[in-house]
Amino acid sequence: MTPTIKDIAARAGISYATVSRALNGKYGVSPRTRERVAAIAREMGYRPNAIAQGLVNRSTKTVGLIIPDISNPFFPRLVLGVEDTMMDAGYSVFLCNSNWKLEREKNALLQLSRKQVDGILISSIAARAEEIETILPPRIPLVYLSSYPQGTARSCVSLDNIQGADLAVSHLLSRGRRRIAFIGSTQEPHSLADRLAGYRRALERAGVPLDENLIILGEFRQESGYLLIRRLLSRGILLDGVFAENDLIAMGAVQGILDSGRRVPADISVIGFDDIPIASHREIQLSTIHQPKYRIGRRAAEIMLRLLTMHGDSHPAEHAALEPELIVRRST
Amino acid sequence: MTPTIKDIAARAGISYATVSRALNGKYGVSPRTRERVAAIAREMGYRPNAIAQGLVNRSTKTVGLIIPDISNPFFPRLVLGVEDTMMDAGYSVFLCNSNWKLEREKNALLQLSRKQVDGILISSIAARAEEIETILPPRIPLVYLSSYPQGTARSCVSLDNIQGADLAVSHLLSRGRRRIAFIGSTQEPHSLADRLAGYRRALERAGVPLDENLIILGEFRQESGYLLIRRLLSRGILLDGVFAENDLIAMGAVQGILDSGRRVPADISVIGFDDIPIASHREIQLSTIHQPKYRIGRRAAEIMLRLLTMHGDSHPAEHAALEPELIVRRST
DNA sequence: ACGGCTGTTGCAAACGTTTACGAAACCAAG
DNA sequence: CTTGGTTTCGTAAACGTTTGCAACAGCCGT
Repeated sequence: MTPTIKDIAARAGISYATVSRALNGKYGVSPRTRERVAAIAREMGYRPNAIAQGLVNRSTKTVGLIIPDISNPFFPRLVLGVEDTMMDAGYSVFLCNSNWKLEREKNALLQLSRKQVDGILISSIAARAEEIETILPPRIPLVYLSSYPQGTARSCVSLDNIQGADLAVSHLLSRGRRRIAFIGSTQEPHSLADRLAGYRRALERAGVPLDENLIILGEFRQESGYLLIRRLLSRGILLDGVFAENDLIAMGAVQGILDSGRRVPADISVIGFDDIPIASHREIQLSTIHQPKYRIGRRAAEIMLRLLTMHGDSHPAEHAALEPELIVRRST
Repeated sequence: MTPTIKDIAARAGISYATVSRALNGKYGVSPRTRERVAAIAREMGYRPNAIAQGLVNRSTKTVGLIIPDISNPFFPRLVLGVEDTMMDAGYSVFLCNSNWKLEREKNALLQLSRKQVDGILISSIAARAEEIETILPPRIPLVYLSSYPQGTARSCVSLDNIQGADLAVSHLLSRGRRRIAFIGSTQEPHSLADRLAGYRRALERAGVPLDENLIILGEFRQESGYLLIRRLLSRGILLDGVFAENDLIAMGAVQGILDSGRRVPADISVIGFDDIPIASHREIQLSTIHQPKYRIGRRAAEIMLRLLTMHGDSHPAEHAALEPELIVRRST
C-alpha cells in the first residue's frame, strides 16, 4: 500500500488535516510541524493521490487533446505546442486520436468528460458544431485548433485556409498554369470547404474558368493522392498544375505523375499544404503552404489557460486565424 | 452542474445505492426499477464521474504510455498498436512524451503514478532500471516496449536489436563493403549498445577489422546524421558503407554524402533502421531493418492486459524479442 | 398464525483528499 | 487575574461513487 496522508499523520502524531495543510503550504501551521511533516512524507515516499484531490477540488489539472491522426506528420508539432505550454502551467495533457472516425471522436469526448478533464482542445472532423458540443456539458472549456466545425460559438485557432489556398493556386497561376487540379479529402469537411473556396477565388480573380472535372476527393494519405491523380491522368484529362489539400496527398500525386511518364514541375507543377518536415527533404522539395503548427498549438493552449483561470465568468470566444506562408520549392 | 447519481435517485424516489446497482447491472434490483432508472439517467444526461469511480474502485481503467519523441515517425504506429488493443479492452491510454529527456521521463512517471493509472508502458531512454523503477510503487504493472533499461526484471517487448544490426551490416558486407561507418545516437543507451554489438559481431564474423574512427554518435535526427557524416568525410576518412542507427539519421547521412559529391549507393551504401513510412518513398528508397511497430505495441499491450487481470498474483516477466527483417532498397 | 426463504431496497461506511469552523493554547496588555 | 487576540491544531463534512449488511415485504409450506 502506498502511504496516505493519514499514515503520515499517525507517524507524526497529529491529525491528517494538519498534514494536508502542511504539505500544501496553507496558512496556519507552525514551521516546526511543517518541517516534521515534510521530512516524514519524504521518508515514507508519500505521493498525493491525484484522484482523491480531483474529487474534492473538482479539478483534475488535466486537459484533453483530440486529434484525428497521430501518424500524420502534421500533428506531432501541434501536440508539442499544446503540451509545452500546458505543462508549464502545471497541467497534464490527455492525448486521444480519432483515426478520422467521427464515432471515435465522439467517444473520446465522452471519455474525457467522464474523466473530468478541466478542458478540451480538439482538432475536429465534425461538420457541424452540434454534433460534438451536445456531448459535452456546456460549462467545460472547449477550444478548437487547426480545424473546427461550422456554427460554433467556441474559440478557434486555425490557419486562414481560404487565404492559404488562394496563395497556393495564385502561385501556380503565376507559373503559367491554367489547368489546375484540386485533390482533397472528405475527412475534414470544414478545411475542405475553405481550401476549395480559396481555390475558386484565385481562379476567378485570374479569370480562369473552373472545371469541375479537375476537383477530386479522397483521403489525407499518400496512397490516395497517388491513386486519384493516376485516375485523372488515365482519363486523358489535361492538366498542368495540382493543388493538393495536404502534403501527403501532394507527395502521392508527384509519384503518380512521375509513374505516368510526366515530369514535375516541367509538365505538371504540384503544390501541397502544411509544410510537414519531409516536404523540405532534398529529394522531395515540395512547394507548399506553411502552417505554423507549433504556434497554433501554443496559441490554442494559451486560450485554454485563459478560459481555465477565469472559470466560467464569461466566454468571449476568440477566433484566431494565423497567417499562411507560401514556400516555393522544386515541385513548382 | 452535471447530474449525479443522487439527482437520479431523488427523481426516482429511491436511494442512490439502488441507482448505482441498477446502472451497473448488479444483481438485486427489479427489472421495473432498473428500467426506470435507466430512462431517467438517459433523460437527465447522466455521465458517471470516473474520478469518483476511480477512488472507490481503486482502478482508473487507464494506462500510461511514455515515449521519447512523438515527432519521430517510428512511434505513432507503436502508439496505435497500444491504443487499439487497450481500447478494445476498455482502457484509456494516457500518452506522454519525454522529448529524449530523462528528467521529463521521470516526471511523466511521477505524474502518472499520482494519477493512479493502472499500469505503465514505456519506451525508456534510461540506462539502468533503478533510475526509473524506484520512482514507481512496486505493485504497479510496468511493461517496456521497443527500448528498455539494463537490469530490469519487468516484461519487455522489443526487436532483437543485435540480430537486426547484424543483418544490416552483413548485408552491406555482402555488397562488398568493407569500410562501414556506424552512426548512432547516445539518446537510447540500451539499443545503442545492442546495435553496436550487432555491428561488431557482423564485422568479426566476416573477418573485417573494426576501426573505432568509423563509429560516431549524435542524436536521432536527420540533421545529426547529415552533420556527422559530413564531418567524417571532411576528415578524409575512407568509407564505402554506412549503418545508421535509425532511418532519420540514415536519411540525413544520404543527403550529406550527396552534398559532398559522392554517390549513393555507387560510392557509399547506406542502410538505416526502423523502416519508417517515408523510407519506402519513391525518391528516398532507403534500405533498412524493418521493425513491426504496430505489433510491438499490440504485444506490449497484451502483456499489460494480462498483468492487469491477474492483479499482483505473480509477475513472471515476459521478454519478447520480435524478429527483425531486412528490407533492401535503392540505397544499398 | 408462524417461521423461513427469496427478492428488493436502504443505510452507512469507505476510497484519500481539502477546508470551514471551532477549540485549545499561548501571549501580551490592561 | 481577566480579557482579547493570535497562532496552531482537530473535528467533521464534503466530493461522487461502490458495496457489505441489515431491513423489509411478500410468499410459501406447515
